[in-house]
Amino acid sequence: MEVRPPLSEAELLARADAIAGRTLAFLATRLDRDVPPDLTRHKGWVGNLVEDALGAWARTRPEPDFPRLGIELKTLPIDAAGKPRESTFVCKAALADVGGSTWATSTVAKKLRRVLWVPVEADKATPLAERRVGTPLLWSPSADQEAILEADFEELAQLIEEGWVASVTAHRGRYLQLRPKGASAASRARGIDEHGAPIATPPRGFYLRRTFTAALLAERFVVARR
DNA sequence: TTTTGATCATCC
DNA sequence: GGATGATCAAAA
Repeated sequence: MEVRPPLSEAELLARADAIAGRTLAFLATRLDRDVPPDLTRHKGWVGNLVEDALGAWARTRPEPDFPRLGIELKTLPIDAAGKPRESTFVCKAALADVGGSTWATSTVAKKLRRVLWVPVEADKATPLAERRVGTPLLWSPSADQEAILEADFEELAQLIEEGWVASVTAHRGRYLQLRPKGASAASRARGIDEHGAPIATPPRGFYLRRTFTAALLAERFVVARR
């Protein structure tokens, strides 16, 4: 079965609500696909399953999953306490030709402008097939959140632009961090050194720390009480 | 236990 | 090779 793209935000949210509480086996059966024994060799399986269950557009393009709606879909693996188990990949970082990059025009800002977070149980003790989808959260950064994301981005982008990418570690950044994002440690991307000369360096990506995504989920309940 | 750095599948 | 989707696993 193939799910057609949702025509509106309301339709997308209705679908996300409809799969809340369902198991991954249920979604897989409906989409006529098998549940792998574990995620070791299928790390993107859950994300792809939820995308297809909600009718996300064709993948492999640097656009939001629902370009017409301007919404990015992210599954969030959560533990028994409902807290994220992992950080969240946002996008690749440009390491060359980065002159004049700004937060406002950055891919990071575009990706995070509007995100549909779909929590998915990820307790190791629960078989993949039995894990359930959680209550979705359509989110946009608050002014305070965006100010910090922007500061993180500007700091990291400036380091890249000035040629210090090779010495930037994942310790930098309050909400956003820069980490390797490649096929292996041997992967290389083009970057620039402190003299502006081309260098080959591991490709990097921007990630959201899990403390940040945990705060987003926690905030939902505060809002819901009002 | 948590976080950083490394890795896996698929598609074009 | 580089984009998408992420989680694994060694280190701290």
